[in-house]
Formats: sequence, C-alpha cells, structure tokens
Amino acid sequence: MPAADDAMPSRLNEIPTWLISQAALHGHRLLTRAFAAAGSSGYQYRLLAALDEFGPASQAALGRRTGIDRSDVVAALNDLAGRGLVNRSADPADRRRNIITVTAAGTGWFQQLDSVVADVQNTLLAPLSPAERRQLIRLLSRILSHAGSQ
Amino acid sequence: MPAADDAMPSRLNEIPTWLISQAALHGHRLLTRAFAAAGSSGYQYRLLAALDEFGPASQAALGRRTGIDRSDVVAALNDLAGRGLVNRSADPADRRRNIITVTAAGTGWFQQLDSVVADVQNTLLAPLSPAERRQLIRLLSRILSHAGSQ
DNA sequence: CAAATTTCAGTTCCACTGAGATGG
DNA sequence: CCCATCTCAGTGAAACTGAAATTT
Repeated sequence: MPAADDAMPSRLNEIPTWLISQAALHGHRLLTRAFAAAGSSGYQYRLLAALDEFGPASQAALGRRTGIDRSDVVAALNDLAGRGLVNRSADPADRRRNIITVTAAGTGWFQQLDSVVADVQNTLLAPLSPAERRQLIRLLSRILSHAGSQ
Repeated sequence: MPAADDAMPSRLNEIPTWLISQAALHGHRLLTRAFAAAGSSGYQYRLLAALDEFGPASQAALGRRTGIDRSDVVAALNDLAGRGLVNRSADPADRRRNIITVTAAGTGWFQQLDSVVADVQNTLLAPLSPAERRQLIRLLSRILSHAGSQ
C-alpha cells in the first residue's frame, strides 16, 4: 500500500512552539555542519565574539557572557589556545584568574567564522525578503525580551 | 567591581539562527514543564495527535509520522498503554505489526493535553498581537517548507 | 572562614544505532 | 534470501554537577 505514511499531524504545523523548534533544529544543523567544515564550533565562535566585543576577559566572565558552562569554556579555550588563536596569561591583579586575549591570528579566524555564520543565515532565510527577515528578527526579539524579563 | 559581566555579545542578538534557538529553548522549557505537570510528555502528545488525525496505525507508521525514533516510540507507547490510554493489538493482516488504537480515556486525555499546549503558546507569544502571531507562523512555515523541499 | 576561579571527572538527558526475534 | 517490524541494549553528543586546588 502506498500510504503517505510520513505526513505529520496537521495540528503540529500550526503550533508556534513546534514551528520554532523545527526551524531551530534546521538552523542548528546548518550551523554545526558549516562550523565543522571550517574546523571550528559554535562555542568557539561565541567565545571569540565576546572577546571581540568586550576585550580580554577571565574564563568565568566569558562563560557568563556567552551562556557556556564553565567546564565547556575550558575545553573550547584549550582548543583555541592550542591553535594559537588566543593566549592565556595569569592576571597580575588576581592570581586565580586566567586572562584570555585574542591573537592577531584569532581575529582573522573570527572574521572568517563571521562570514560562515552569514552564509548560514542566507541559506536558512533564503525564501524571505529582506523586509520579512527584519520582521522575523523583530518578532523573535520581542518574544525573548519578554521571556527574559519575567 | 559591578561589571555587567553577563551581557551577551550584541552581535548574537542580530543573528536569526541564534534568536530562533533561544526562542526554541524557552518554548521547549515551557512545554516540558507543562507536560510534566500534567503527567505526560511531548512524545505522548505527538503520538496521540497522529492517532487522532489518522486513526489506528502500526508503531513504525507512528514513528514516521511524528518523527520520533522507533526506540522512543516503544517506550512512550509502553507508558500510554500501561495507563489504558491506547491499546496494542496484533494486526490480523500482518502479524509483525502491533496496531495501536486510542481508547476513550485516551481521547479525553489528548483533549486535556491540547489545552496544555494552547496555554503554553499563549504564554510564549504573550507580547505579540493576533496578527503578529499569524505573521510569525507564516514566516516560519515558509522557512520550513523551503528547507523540506531541498 | 567564606567566596571566586580553574579544572577534571562524572552524571543526565536525548536522539540515535545495532542487533536479535518474529514474520511476510 | 531479503525486507519490515518490534524491542532492548548500548553509544555519543551536549549541558550540567561535584569537588579539589588555588587564591582573595
């Protein structure tokens, strides 16, 4: 029997949480693949973005800013440091801390990752016009700022 | 030191994949909590939705329709069957198959879960007007149908 | 002594894979 | 002989927890 056995319950396709989850899943797959192809990861991109915007910081501060767990920050920085993209140095003012600094190579690497991220956005949002993309961003931002302020 | 140590890199809040992921995370948390409070799970809701829309089906067909892995279908149906919400019976036409049927109690349960889901949508989308909610649904649907047809 | 930082080891949750048993 | 189904056990990734060592 042919039986289009794989049709989703139509109910699900009208439920916002479901649509958002599916879109997130697809975006996450695209990003993970693109980062892996570039030899990196989402954690590394987020850490480099925080360093780029706020300058050198301790590992704990990086974890708080990026929402990455302290344990995972260690592992991601081990990798970045091993490739010479960031430096670890002791904080003279507080010897518990490692101060993380981006190297010149790290800055160049971050710019490359930035274009990887931009490509993925274009792939994901391909069917939407520029105005529609802005609209989507605004709607999601409002949902999130409401969620965050509860 | 005050140091608003927890501000996200502003770059992230303009990246659609990031916004979608954050919204999905929040929605998932709300749903998981609401389902748990009601004594159920998202898997159970999806399986009951498929049975409600398409009628009795084999476990393999349910897995394909709901996108739930075959192993996880078994576990979720074990729970539903143990509570008398669905029945398993052998398919007389193909004895490899279990035919899953919803009981009367299962139908009532599904309607309760449906209102749990509706409540969560209202919570998540609280800051949006009805027109904006429809707009969000349309934009996401277009992204997904484009993603699915590739 | 209490608190913060870095680190390692281990846990938990979820999605998935492999394989055996039954049957077509 | 090959394929589909149901089931269980196990694997792997991602996020988190606990605790030790160091320093404030």
